Amino acid sequence: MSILSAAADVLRCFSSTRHDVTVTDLVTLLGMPKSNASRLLRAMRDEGLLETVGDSKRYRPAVLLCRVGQFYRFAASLVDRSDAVVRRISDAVGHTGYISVRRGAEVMGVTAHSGRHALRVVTTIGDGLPAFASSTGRALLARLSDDEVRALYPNGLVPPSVTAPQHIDDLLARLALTRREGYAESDDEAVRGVHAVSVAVGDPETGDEVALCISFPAAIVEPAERLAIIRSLGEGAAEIAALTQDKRFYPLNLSIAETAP
Amino acid sequence: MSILSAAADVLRCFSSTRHDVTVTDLVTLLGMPKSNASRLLRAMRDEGLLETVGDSKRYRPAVLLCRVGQFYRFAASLVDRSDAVVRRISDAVGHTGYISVRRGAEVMGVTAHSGRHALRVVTTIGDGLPAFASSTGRALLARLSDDEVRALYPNGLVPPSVTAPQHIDDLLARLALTRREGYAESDDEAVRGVHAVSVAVGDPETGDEVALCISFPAAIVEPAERLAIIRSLGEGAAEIAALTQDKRFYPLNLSIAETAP
DNA sequence: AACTTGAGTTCCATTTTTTGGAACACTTTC
DNA sequence: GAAAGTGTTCCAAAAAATGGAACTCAAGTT
Repeated sequence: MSILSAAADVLRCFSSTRHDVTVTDLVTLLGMPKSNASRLLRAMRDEGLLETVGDSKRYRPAVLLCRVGQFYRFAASLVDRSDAVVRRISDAVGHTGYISVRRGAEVMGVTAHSGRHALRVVTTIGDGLPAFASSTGRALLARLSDDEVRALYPNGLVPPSVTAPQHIDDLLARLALTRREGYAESDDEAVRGVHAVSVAVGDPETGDEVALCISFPAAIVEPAERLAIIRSLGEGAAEIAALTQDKRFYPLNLSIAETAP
Repeated sequence: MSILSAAADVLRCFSSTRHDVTVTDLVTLLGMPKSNASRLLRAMRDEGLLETVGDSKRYRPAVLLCRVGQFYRFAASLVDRSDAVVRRISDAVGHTGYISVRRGAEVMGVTAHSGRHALRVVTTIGDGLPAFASSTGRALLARLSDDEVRALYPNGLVPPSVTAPQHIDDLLARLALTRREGYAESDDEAVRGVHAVSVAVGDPETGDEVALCISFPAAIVEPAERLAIIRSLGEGAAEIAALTQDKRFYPLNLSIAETAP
């Protein structure tokens, strides 16, 4: 096994709750021998992948990674464009907005803009979430065919809450609705009291796909505001879809019932 | 030489003008054999460090790096706090703001907020700049002793423009001024027509130091606005310095001449 | 249709790293 | 000052990386 995979494992140890690691952390988290952990961290520091915090024994990601991470957004210019849209909406409505990408059956936040309200949703960037049980995930899954979705879940679903889809068929029904209406919605699924609406858009040129999401406390948002948010998201995404000539984009199609409050 | 250093070299190939690389790019940029380049890129992709663009032969940084890069900002919470201050000021005045860190004799941007004005400064994040010839760099260098600064430049300066410090003594004089006034300023140094003001702040806990900078076209900013920007930066940084108990912080000390327009 | 060029991949024996157990050092804590 | 916790160094065995050359594949070009 190459040292590269060990290094990648180290990077995966970082999370929203673990901003730096020590030799012992690696031993417990990855089960590697102390000697390897010690040398690996030092090597990664020497190569500029990690840096030590002050002159302690704690290691954290180095500027190089911060820098390269930024380039990801530009390389995937879809991310950058979508981020601009979400940020604009987030600023306008004061609720938290973020964009996510799907990797297999997981979705993870790539950028986030915190809301201004006293009661706001705080997203943890970089931590993976089950795609089927989040609005961002379903917005992205809706771009796949039913067969492709089934193939993603050979062993069925393990729903994290009662409001999440409970079976594959349940999920497929919700994806069908998402395609019809052009947006996905979640309520109380991953986090209690949190409501989220998402739309997805892709770039056929690069094969990238992202979900744009606005997330807010269910309690403080009126039906009219919710609709306005959905509309902003849909319009922003539609512009991007036009730009990238995304053929699989599902445009907003608010049903009569919803548009007349 | 470890494969890790080769991998780090690959990451260093990315820049604001190169968002993805190919096997041949590595051959020319790093002078490595084609076979190695091919295997290295594949290995890095398999480990989740890179991803291919669509299904082409182009490789770009993967989400993992984007994710870990974000954590850098939180690990170095000084960066995050300073970024919030700069963003607030940037939003308020409409000019580009960014925060930078120093690594040896170079400074590089870590986060940036683009201005709103038609004529705005566009910063390239992640590309290194000579510290002595930029306001961010001098704000950071001012935190060192004269001896430490001299040690950074054993072979003297290579000024990139006539407005940059031309000799070590020239630089030290400007650093002395920076310490006295609490901010650094550059005009026409790295980029023609661009003016920048910076203040630096550190966190003794972690040893981190960052520069907060607002950058604008010299032509369109009145003396009063410039002063207001300097004041905002100084105050924002002072709050952070108080929080981190930064002993080396140089508070704002606008001379009489400047405060009375 | 055959030829050339450019880009990327695979093969293989040789060289170089990596591995992990154990001994060693250094700090805290009791 | 012993004990526990944490990180570093050493070593021979095991595994991975190296680079030259042969190979594949796709686009042009004659």
